[in-house]
Amino acid sequence: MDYLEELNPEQRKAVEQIEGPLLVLAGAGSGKTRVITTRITHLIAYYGISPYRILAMTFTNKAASEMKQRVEKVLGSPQPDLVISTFHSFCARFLRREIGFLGRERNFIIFDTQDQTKVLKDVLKRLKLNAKEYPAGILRQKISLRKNNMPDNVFLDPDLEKKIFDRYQSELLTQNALDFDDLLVLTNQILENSDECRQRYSQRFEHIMIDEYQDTNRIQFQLITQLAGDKPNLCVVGDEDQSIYSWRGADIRNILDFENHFKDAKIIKLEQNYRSTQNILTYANRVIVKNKQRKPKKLWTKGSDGLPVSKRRFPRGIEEAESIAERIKMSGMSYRHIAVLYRVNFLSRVLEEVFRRKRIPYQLVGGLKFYDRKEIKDILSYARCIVNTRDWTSFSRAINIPTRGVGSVTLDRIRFYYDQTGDIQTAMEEALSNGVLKGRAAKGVKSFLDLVVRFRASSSTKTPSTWMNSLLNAVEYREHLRKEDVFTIEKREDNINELIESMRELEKQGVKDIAEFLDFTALISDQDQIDDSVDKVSLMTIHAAKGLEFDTIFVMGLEEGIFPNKRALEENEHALEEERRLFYVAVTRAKNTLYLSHSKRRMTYGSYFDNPPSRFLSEKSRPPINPIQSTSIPPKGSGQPHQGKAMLVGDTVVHPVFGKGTVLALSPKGLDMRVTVRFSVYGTRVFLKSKAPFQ
DNA sequence: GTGCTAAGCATTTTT
DNA sequence: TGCTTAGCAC
Repeated sequence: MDYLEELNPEQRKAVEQIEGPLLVLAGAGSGKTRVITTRITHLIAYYGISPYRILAMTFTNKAASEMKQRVEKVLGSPQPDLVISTFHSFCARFLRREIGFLGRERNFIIFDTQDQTKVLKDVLKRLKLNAKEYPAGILRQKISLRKNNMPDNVFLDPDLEKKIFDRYQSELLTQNALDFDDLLVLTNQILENSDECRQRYSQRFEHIMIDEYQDTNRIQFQLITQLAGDKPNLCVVGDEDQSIYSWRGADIRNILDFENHFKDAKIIKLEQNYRSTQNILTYANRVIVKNKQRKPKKLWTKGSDGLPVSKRRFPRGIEEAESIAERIKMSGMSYRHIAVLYRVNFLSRVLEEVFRRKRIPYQLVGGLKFYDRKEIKDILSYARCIVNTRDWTSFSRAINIPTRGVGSVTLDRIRFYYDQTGDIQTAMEEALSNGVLKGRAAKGVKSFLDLVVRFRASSSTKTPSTWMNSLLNAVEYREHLRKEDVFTIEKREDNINELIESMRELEKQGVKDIAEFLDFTALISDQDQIDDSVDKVSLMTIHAAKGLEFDTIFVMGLEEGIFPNKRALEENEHALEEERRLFYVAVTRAKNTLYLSHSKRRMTYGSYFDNPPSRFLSEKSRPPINPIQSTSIPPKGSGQPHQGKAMLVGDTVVHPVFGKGTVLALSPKGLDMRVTVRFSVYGTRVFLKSKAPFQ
């Protein structure tokens, strides 16, 4: 039981409290992952509970597989029966087995946002509604809110809204497709309505653990309740200060009402932080204390004060990005230990431009997903409509790639038969035998039909990767790419090879059929795509950084309108607190060094706009400045330049961005010193001595 | 049915 | 600024 020795008393309590409902309020960096993994280990190793009876839910597949690896490492053996999974993956697997309860077929396809949009546009067209007046994006949101029983403040004629919703839903049913929300909703429905099924699962999972509990929504809560059964051995771990997904239905009441809902619930607070320096924690505490909707909590550490938090202002986004790049280069740290965070995805563009120019290797987390790339989507749409011949959405994409002479008119004709049969294969057959298709179109449809028939037959006899590879050859997809675009061909071919490679990888992990692989491609998250093996700086939104930590964190674009985000603030009166929690999450990702920055002018839609600095930068008292900092040893791995040296008027200093300059004046400012420097190119500038990166 | 050009729209956050 | 879509010529 060596593994218990590594825990502090509170953590240990959480691990040893194995019966009944337990709420662990775990502050940022307080070792909650360790608590969950150790708890699982303890259940198996000490109490001899079968891994088959344990279920743990996490937020990303990456977190799930890391947890599993940790457990396996401590136990010293692989644990194939232990289920650690995301909610969505768990539900997908559940439904692959149990969807028969709803009278539906098991070979359903999971529709992502793009597919949903396509279905909605089709629905609008058939209801003869103008797509401009009813933007698919907003409708998608409304549908999601509806499925989650959430309030909706966008007004639409209720009858019309219901009509659109019903059409959308029946279209998904016809196509045998589920959207992300359906995965949770239908799983919940089955558990609720089938006593037999619910008992089977709640009896199996004697011990349930939920990570990032503050970001679970109402449906997830119901799901947990059903699975936990009458005598819940349920351990949830979360931090209301890090709740950043209320717009997606995350319901803070799940945490706040836990004690009321589960009688005799125990509560354990973890406040000791193992991640960040005291300066960073002090800053974080001062940020979050402004929020009213929270339980009092204060992070502390036994570690050193570390460096003060740096705040900097730049004329434009370019200078901001260049300064970040210079600091990264100067620090001499491994790139993999550094991340740049921002509120909105479009801010990554400046960074990418500058990093590429300065030859700083980076990986963009989020944005366009690997499986969302055009060439990958093309191939997957083939596979999808072959696996599930009711998938019209994928069929209508696949049939004319490469061009087979099938355009919108031909597609409409096939759709006529699809509406009667609900199956693309029979629809094609009937369209052909009834002679409504002629010439090139008929030939094209015939060849596609043959392809579907042939590959349906071989889908069960070949491994997914070999099946996919021969599919690629059969449609001559690589040749098609070569014709389409000479400039991007290399990258696209690489991506296709990577797709096959990722299938082989999953086969090794036990994925044996294509449907399962397709689930994987739909449910992959941004974080899942982070490659830890390469030495690159990570660029991502703060949402994507949830649960991660880095030695050095840059938070950029701290400007009113961007962060806090204008659109978010328009939503409701609680939005500002959520933005502040988001800022808190950003700050607490940093282990050693934290840089905050904003720019006066920001390029948006191709032209410049002026934004005042974010209120988050000024609404708290001064950042902590440690008076004895010049003699304290900087934490390992941080690359902060020397700051304690005496500086005199007339000295020459070198600034990473502005270059060589001469010190014109020095004046005290609080505990710090104001330094005026004249640069040959950039003119005269004023710095705070403790924060200026002079060499 | 395909392919080109110009206009117009986009930026909250994601499984 | 950069991407998608509508409209038009072939």
